[in-house]
Amino acid sequence: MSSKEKILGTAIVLFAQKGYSGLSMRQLAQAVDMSVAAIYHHFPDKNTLYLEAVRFAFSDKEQVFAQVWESGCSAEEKLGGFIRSLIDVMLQDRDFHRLMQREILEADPERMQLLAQGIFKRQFSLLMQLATELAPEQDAQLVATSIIGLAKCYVEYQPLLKNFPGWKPKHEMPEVIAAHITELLLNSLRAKTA
Amino acid sequence: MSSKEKILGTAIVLFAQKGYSGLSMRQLAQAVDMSVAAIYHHFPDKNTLYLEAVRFAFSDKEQVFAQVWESGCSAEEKLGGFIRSLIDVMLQDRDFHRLMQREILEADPERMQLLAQGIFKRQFSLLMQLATELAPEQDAQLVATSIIGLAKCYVEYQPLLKNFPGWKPKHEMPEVIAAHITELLLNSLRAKTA
DNA sequence: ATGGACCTAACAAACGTTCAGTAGGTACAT
DNA sequence: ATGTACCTACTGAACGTTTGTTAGGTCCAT
Repeated sequence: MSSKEKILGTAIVLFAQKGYSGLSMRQLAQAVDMSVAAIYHHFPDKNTLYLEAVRFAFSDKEQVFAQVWESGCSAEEKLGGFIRSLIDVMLQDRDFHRLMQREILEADPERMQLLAQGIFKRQFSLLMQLATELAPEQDAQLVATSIIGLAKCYVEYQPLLKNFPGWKPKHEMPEVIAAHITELLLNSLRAKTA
Repeated sequence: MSSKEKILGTAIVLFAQKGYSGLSMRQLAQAVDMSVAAIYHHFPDKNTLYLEAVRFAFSDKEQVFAQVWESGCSAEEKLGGFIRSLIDVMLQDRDFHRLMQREILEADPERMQLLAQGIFKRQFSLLMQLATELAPEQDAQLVATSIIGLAKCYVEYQPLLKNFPGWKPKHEMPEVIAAHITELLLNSLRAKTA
């Protein structure tokens, strides 16, 4: 692993934990056991480093979903597979999830465009295509957004849900969450097309 | 409006925009047109100020939903009303929404408990009750979470969705979003009980 | 004359960034 | 083979600015 990759990998974890302004270059330097100037040798400034870290975090997620799309399953099975993969990725790589959350929270228009066009567009298009297949008469973007929103909220609210009445340990199991969401969606989409 | 309330109100907006470490005491002082020391006269330190601001932001939201619950509508109409109110609150008071998002992102266990027990518990319980009424055989917490997650994601992803294919201006209209979510949920819940 | 509300000015620490310099390697002309 | 030139990767020390916080004093209503 090169120094640059080491810096980026550590930056992902620490930016996800502390946020952009919460992480100082000195803290990062200490974490990768280098001098501050060494980091500035690889990256022109903090902002560029952050952007590259975000891009780096996203770079290996693309192929996780490839096998779902390329499988010979039915549309309904593909939906189940996609939801399950999405939840698995977010639960396993929480730094990725938190970094993504932070990016969306910041909502900088320029970065939103970069995020949408450069990173998520392909997956979102495929999901919209699937939505059209399942429910041709509904608005594909609305349906696709609902799918992602449903999956994401369970990961996001997990620390909060523990404290509500009605909480059960199985609510943290990816297969239970995925099954609930998939059923909810298929029930609805089927009802509409029938 | 007292100085203390003025500080808190401004702090909500700026903490929501910039995050805890992104907002300095000097910036806040300038925004409320006071000296830094004046803020320290009212609050012992930055952390306490932040906590009080969060609490202050949540204090007036409780009653927005009261009229939904107290209306004589059917369960299905109540669901529609709740979803519409939720989206309206989040779209109108974006600072409240962003501050809430930040709190959940931070996911400090102690603060999560405070948030759940002290602020959201009542609304969540009423929503679970409604879920049970609509779909008795389903897990109420899962359904309630799906309802909130669905509503929230549309507000959250708005800056991102603009950049995706298939976006239409009407996707930002609260009544369109609310209608889509309500229909999605009712379709599904009805299909199950039928 | 007492006390709450507020000020200016300063503190040490931490901040992002830069700069001059060095160790180690490669390439090339002599 | 050897000196020179140039490269990347890195260091230590410093730049000026901003940070959270506080001490000491002023104003004004009670």
